[in-house]
Amino acid sequence: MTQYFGYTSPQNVRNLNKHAALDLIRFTAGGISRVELAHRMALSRAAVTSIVNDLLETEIVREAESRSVNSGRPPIILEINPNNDCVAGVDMGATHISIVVANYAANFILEKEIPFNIALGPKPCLSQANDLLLDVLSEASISLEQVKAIGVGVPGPIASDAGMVVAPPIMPGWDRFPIRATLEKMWGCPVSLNNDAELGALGEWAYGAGRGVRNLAYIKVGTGIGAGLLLDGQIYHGATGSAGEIGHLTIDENGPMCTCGNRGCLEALTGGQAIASQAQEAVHNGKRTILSEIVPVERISAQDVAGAARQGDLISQQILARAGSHLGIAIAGLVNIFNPNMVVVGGGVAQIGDLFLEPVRQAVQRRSLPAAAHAVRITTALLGRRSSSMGAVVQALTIALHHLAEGKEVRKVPVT
Amino acid sequence: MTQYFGYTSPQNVRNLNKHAALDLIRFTAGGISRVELAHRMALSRAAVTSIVNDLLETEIVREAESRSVNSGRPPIILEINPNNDCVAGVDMGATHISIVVANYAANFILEKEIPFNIALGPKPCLSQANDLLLDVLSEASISLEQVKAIGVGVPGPIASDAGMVVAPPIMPGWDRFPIRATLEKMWGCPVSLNNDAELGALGEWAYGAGRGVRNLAYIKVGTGIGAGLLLDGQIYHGATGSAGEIGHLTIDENGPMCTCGNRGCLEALTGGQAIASQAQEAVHNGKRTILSEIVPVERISAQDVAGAARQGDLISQQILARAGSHLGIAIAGLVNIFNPNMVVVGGGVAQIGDLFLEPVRQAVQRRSLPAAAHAVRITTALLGRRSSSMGAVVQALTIALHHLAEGKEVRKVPVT
DNA sequence: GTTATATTGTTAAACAACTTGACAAATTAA
DNA sequence: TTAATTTGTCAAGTTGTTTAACAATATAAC
Repeated sequence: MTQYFGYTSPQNVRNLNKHAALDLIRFTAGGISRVELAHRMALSRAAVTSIVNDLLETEIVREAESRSVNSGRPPIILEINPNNDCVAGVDMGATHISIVVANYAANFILEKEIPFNIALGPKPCLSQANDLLLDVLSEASISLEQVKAIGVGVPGPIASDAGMVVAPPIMPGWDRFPIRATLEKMWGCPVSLNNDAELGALGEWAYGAGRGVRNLAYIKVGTGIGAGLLLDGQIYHGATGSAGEIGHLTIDENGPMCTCGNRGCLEALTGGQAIASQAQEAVHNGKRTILSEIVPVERISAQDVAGAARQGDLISQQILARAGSHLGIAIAGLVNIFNPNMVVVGGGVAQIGDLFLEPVRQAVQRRSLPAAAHAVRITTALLGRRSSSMGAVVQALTIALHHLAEGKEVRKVPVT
Repeated sequence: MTQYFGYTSPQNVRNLNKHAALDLIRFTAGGISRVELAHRMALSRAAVTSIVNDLLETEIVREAESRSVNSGRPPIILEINPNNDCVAGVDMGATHISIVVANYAANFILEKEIPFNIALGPKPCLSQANDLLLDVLSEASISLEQVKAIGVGVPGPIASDAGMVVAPPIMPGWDRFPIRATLEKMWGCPVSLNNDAELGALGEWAYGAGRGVRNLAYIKVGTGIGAGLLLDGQIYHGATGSAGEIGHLTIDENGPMCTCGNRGCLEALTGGQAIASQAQEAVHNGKRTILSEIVPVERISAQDVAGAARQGDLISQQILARAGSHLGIAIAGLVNIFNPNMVVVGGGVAQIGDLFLEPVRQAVQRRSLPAAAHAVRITTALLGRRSSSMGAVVQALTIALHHLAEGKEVRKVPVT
């Protein structure tokens, strides 16, 4: 409400307004007219006309066909002009890397995902990322020069200004490695480095389950568990970029040991590894489950448990329900602290759907303040595995479009 | 970083900049010069001169004596002009109400605190608040007309726009009662209604332990336990005003029953009531403690435990250490989720100091992500019992000063 | 079909608030 | 004294808005 220390220099006013108009055009489903822009931006129609003319002249925006209304002159719908250039979103996970290429209108061009091991350290990983990008581009017959900006997500806390991860729990060898600088040199275009869960939140907010939601939390359940927070429509990083690290919340003081040295962390109860271990133990104890068909027992993975649960395997369903209930306790804490409008659960395990989500919802209903519990909707990610990479696309587009809008060249370095 | 949908209308630019300048003058300890303002606001010196001239003309700001520097013309220090008008901050707690009256420079004029029972409901409570205010004012020889704005804090989630509490856990009878409207009619001046923990955060940020800290959490430990969050220098309310409600975080699934129906909530382990009960039980079990001098046993309060601990009573120290350790688990969760620069612990129990704070720090060090734990400082409130009421003063001053800066009359209704 | 009505989008003049660059003011150091 | 340095002011120029009138384009009514 009261914002201390906000200020504006009039030089920037036009750029700020251009960005605002551009973002409203980008993120309003079905486009938006000048009058609606004027309304949403609290500016006069004349001012919007002038701003839009700038955007039309530089061909960032184009006019679509008019939409007919009840009476009066039909509004001209504005939309992003998808020219031949494009951007890319890279999501580096613990075990997979995926790349999405999209045009300026955020229309999906091509996607590719391959196995990956982030523990190999920055040099081999970044070189693998480069190979995959070149691979995708060649398949889509796009040259690297046409890619004007690239968003990158990694599973660690980011020092945004520095473009590196600092003290990451699960990225051995990456601490303070200059990721952004390396990639910008490699690809010759601006790179935005972000936390993968934050990108997931952004992706779901822009094109997924949480379109336009003010306060959104995205929970990424995979090998690790992390949350991305969108507060008042902005990514919230925290003091050192490690906001939303819910994986090591204490859920049960007397629970199983966690890799971090404490007992009963969320990750030790609900993480992919924990689910797999619980299943292996169940088989070992001779419980009746179709998982016992998998040999050796050590190969049973969280995916297998999810698959078995979907086929009606009771033991698997029980394991997932308990995991969901533990996750629910953590989310209940998040809801009490952060009071979001929506929690989007993404990542591998979340694909299972209500079987996993229902215990989460129950725990939140029970353990959160009624007002907060009532206000929050809990859903699965609409973009599925693509939440984070689409978030990376959003960031890349933000760079590319806003540079264009300010009349700057986007690409800094020509690729040799 | 990327702020979507931000926009500026040039009409407001001047007012925005006036507010920004005013806030920098208000909250910079020791005042600030025009050049420094220009630097912090990213404006030219000429623009700042013009803005400051406006503020000088309306007598909101005045020039203090120059500060001598190494070489060059010494800067003229600007400060808020404390004229004869004033504002008030009201903190309604569960068991006490306190009122602070301050001039425009936020200089303390008078304070008063009396017992209070918020459970009596809005009408008697607000009338009692009125009595106390008139009492304080008459003692300071100030007329109600001289009070230009009043900030009010209550221990419940606030719907800011509506000026009421919604579904409060500990304010029976207050749900959706039009608090702000009632008070504005009663006092004839603008009233700002806020959550008490949020005000505590604001107070400590403005004049206390957390001056200028970007991401600050204030923990109020009293009858209930609540947190106020200041993110990027702004109060964070959440979707329904119930952000920071950490009192019912689950700390121990198998812990003691809580009034909310769940087990092992923070409040059931660390709240004033919980501390008192544990002490009573210790005495009942015949433990050696000076608390046993208090009869009947049921009269032992958290304050007594704190007093005994300070006098070296071992049992009391143990009880408080355990409470601190449980609070530490909750704060560790908060630190993992919000990654603040500072956590300020306030409220009655916190006055004990390190005896209580050290276990908190230890728990946070153990249970938070190293990067986050390293970034956060944990301290007691510098303003002591006055954190919230000074936060209320900040809000009142924001209203009064900003109205003045915009050339509006502050008082809306003349008092009959 | 024409006319009335409603709404969107554009244009030109007026206005507000900034920047730039030159200059005045006030101090310390040489 | 003079030079150097920094703060603060002034006038001209620039930018980006608002206002208010007007043009454009549809539906609905007659």
